[in-house]
Amino acid sequence: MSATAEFLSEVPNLKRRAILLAAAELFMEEGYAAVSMDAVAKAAGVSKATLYAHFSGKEALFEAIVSAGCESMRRRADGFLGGHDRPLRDALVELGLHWLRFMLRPQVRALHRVMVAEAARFPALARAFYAAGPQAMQGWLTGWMAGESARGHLRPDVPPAQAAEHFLCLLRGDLFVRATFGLVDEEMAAAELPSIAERAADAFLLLYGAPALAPADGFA
Amino acid sequence: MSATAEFLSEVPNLKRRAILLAAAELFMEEGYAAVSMDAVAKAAGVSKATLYAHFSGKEALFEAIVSAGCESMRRRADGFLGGHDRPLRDALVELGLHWLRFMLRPQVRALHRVMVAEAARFPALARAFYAAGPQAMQGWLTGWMAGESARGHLRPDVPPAQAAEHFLCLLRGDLFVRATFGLVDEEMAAAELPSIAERAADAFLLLYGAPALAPADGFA
DNA sequence: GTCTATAAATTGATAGAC
DNA sequence: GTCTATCAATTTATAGAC
Repeated sequence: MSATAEFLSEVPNLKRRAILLAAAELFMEEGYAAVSMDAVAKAAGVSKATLYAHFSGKEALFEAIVSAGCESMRRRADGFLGGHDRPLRDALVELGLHWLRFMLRPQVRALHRVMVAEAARFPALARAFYAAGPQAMQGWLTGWMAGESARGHLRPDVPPAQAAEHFLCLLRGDLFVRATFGLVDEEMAAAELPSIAERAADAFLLLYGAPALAPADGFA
Repeated sequence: MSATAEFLSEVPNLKRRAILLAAAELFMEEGYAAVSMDAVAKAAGVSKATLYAHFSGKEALFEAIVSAGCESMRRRADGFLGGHDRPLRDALVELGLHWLRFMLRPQVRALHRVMVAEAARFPALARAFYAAGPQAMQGWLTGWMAGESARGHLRPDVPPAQAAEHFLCLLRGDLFVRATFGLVDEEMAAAELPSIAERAADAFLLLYGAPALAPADGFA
């Protein structure tokens, strides 16, 4: 259950990092309102005075953690995209698998859940989270799709943004709905991921693949 | 911002209904942990003793509200499905529009958000919510798809469950991601919904429509 | 059932010593 | 910067009168 926030491992100051790590774990497990500053201090092994010496309050602490998570997401997402030198279906399946595995990590799901829960209390943070996560991914994928389109691998009349959006939502499917409710067993899901990625890629190619490259028929 | 929980309007007892309504509004706006029993009592216009006379504690109160929401979702979803007597594309667009409008209602989004946030604290409730909401919808749609398939309107080799899942996730698209982060302006989105439903229906038909019925080409 | 009043513990935040 | 000790306010929950 415990999702250690390794996206905070680069914080230089020792105590500050201990505080951020402890607070991140607590926030991701219990939610914002349920976590007390006492609990953070205790879990971090520091006094409350030290805690308040580093962060002006609970909100600032939360914002620091989520912001660090956002930066981590921005860096990570570059790795999803491969070049344009492979068969399109292979590239789609691998890209889809990478992305699914990332999105289903307990840490990512936990941060996602907390941010959904606190979107009303931290609207600016919610916007930043969406921009650094889903929007960034969709933006990069849109660029990648444009490249594929320019190479004649996609229908020329389809906007790359729509192709990117539809590929991502085909990947999410019902699995993500279950994941947001904590109903996905990580190990059980891992076995399903390849077939999900393949079905999404095949569906995508049928929708947006250039006629010559689309699979002949039935992919079920 | 205030999302009155009209799914509680059938509770007979006056004070009990007042408590449930006030608590639902508070929970949906502020989240579970941030709402105090004091605040519920005050908002409901009753004393705390009365509150505890009706509900054994905060958890029981929350469970009663979400359970009522689940029952409401179960009843409501029947209305989404039309018959099989219309052109498939028309039926899909109307079904999609109904469903999108329902899912984007502030009340539904608020309940969804709270349940996502509290899934770890109330695992049984999260399961019940998923079963009464997304799973029930997908189940009904699967049956409807099976009917369309039996009438020869869909590719015969496609499992109805996959067709239902993919149609729903094409409908969700990125709009739902934004909605869960509170980034969707309801009125602005309302204008986009028809075109989203139409694009989803066209994509769906291209994927799963019987070859004779699929649109000729480019639907972008 | 409903109320007022209150118990017992916890909350976010700070003072002052080192 | 870090600690112990503590503030005032709020938390869930209950006693006892009506």
